[in-house]
Amino acid sequence: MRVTSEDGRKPTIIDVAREASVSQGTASDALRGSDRVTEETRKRVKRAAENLGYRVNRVAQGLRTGQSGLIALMLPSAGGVEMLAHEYYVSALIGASRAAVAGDLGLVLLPEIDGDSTGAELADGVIVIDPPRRDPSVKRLRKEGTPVVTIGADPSLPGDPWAVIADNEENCRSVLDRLRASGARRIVLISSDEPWGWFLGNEAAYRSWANEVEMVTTVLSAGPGDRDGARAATADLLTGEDPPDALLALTVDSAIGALEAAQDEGIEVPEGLQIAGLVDGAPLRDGDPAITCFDLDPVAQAEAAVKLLMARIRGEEPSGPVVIDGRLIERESTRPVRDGG
Amino acid sequence: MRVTSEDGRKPTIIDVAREASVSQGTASDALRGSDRVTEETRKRVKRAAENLGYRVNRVAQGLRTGQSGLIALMLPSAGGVEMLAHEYYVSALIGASRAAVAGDLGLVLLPEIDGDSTGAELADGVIVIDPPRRDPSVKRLRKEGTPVVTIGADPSLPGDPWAVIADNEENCRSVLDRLRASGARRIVLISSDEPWGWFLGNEAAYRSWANEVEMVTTVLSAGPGDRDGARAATADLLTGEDPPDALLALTVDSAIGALEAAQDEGIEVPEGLQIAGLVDGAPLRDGDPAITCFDLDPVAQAEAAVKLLMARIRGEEPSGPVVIDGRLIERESTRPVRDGG
DNA sequence: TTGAAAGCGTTACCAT
DNA sequence: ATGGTAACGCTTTCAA
Repeated sequence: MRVTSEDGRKPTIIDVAREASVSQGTASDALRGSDRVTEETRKRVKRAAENLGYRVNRVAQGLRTGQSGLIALMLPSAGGVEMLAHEYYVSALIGASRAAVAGDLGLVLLPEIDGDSTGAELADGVIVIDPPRRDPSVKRLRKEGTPVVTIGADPSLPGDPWAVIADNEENCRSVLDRLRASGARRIVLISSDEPWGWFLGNEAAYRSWANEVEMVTTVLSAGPGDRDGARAATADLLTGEDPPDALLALTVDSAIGALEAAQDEGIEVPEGLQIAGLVDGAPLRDGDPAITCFDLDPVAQAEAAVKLLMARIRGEEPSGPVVIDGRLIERESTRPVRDGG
Repeated sequence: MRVTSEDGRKPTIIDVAREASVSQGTASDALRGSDRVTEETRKRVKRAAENLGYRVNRVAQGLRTGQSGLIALMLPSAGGVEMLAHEYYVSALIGASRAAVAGDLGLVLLPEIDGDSTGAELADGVIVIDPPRRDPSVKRLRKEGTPVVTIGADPSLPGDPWAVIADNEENCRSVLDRLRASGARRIVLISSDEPWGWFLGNEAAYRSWANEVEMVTTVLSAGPGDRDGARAATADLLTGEDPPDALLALTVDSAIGALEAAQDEGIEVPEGLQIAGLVDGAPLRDGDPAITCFDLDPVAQAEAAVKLLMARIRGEEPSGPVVIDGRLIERESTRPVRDGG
């Protein structure tokens, strides 16, 4: 066993041990603050490490402990990482990053869902945002025993306790109730033709709610980022017969497109038409009028997901899915609620 | 040496070797497509690996080869990862992610600039965006021999060839020239009080350009994300004496704030006031009028940075800084240039 | 062409 | 309280 410390190489724990005149194992214990070593030797070892500029090799540490100290965040794969164009995912990324730092974990970004991504294979666990209905890569992660936590329920694993979810039905209803409370009697939903669970679930919630309150339903479709499509579709609707007095938009772009259409037609918002969204985003905040919406709090969702994943990695028992309550953000695109409801 | 394959454990290369009746080393060679092994044994080994569901342990691989297959992206630390609120950084992240995938590398996000981030220590190299003037962590990375590539020059390492840069002076001048070509005779710069190199460099370029063309200079300041501050400052300017006929805004928010101020004062854009920005962003594209700006092409910058970092990790010689040309995006907030210039 | 064995740097166990 | 040493899973050299 070579125990020389050629210069040029990075110092290893062996160098530190020799410098401090202790054994390799003791150096390891001392550096990690084990109570196996005397306070005095601990100090000596730390000083030696400092002198040598020693930093633990986390790869070697990982091999030995079986943990890399990395978690991965997998974004939905509608063409790769470009989903970051949506503020929701950026916020989730921010939340995950913050929580990872707090937990002394590194965060690797898992872009599109491919075969062998270096990130996934190195990570101790993976957070999957908006798991697709039948995605082979998530399935494989699970089969290989990688700890997985999802944000949003995994359609192929109903009732999975390792998930952070929102009560989408409840949230959707709360916004519908809010619109109705300020006078809406004909609410149209602007959804998408993408078969994502998010859209389908909200459409279902809308229909069941409308059924209960005996309201006619109409669902418009526009691509998730297709502002102009939403604008055109809304324009048709507003100029057609039986125009709505309120719009509920499932995406930021459809909300803005709807607002633009109303303004094109000279309809006052909220006086002539109320508009609300089901996710928040900068264009909604900055709009004129600013648009009322439900905020899913993606930062909190991601933070909760990291904590859940850490628990799962530690081998803890699941405590059921974590539900993050969002909140309704009142802005100018909806009329105030009269006291009598 | 234990060579049993208890079920429950993940299969190792030893299990594969035994399954294929070859030695450990041969299995390794076969799996990685070395030409040391017969085509026939290669197939057999691959099949064995397939059967067992074997995946290489990249931590062990990393320990042996000294490479983790990870690169880190360090975002500037104005309060952590929140810089992702700016589209520029999100775009850079997208570009880096794309290039990392293409190079079969994992991308870890290095949030704020702290002591021992798991991400940095595991990575084979680090990309630093907008290196701060005197940041201890970047300095330490360098001292420890971590390959570093910066996007934007590192003020503490002038002339570093391992950098992806934009010709900020030239870009700033091109926009100023453009404004002047369409009639601007008094251009005011909206900068920031943050002491970042980006702001300082552009202020200097503005002053030297104005000196050359004998134009009076005025520099306004507003915080990087302070739209209302920019709006108020611009309003003062527009209602004061000697109001400008053009505005050059260094941030997205200051450009929008300026536009709002103009509209508040009833000044037509671009007829009564031209406005241009020096970075692109959604609010500029979606504005009414949409705002002309210089696009730094952060996606291309990040892609170039990843390639440069890969070269540096491979031990190649530097080939001088990589300059990414952005481009001027003509939109509605500037008047057309008359043919005679 | 293949097998055997020596590390890579660390942690954890068994002695002392 | 500390030292010695065997793994961890892989790649790579040295023999055969």
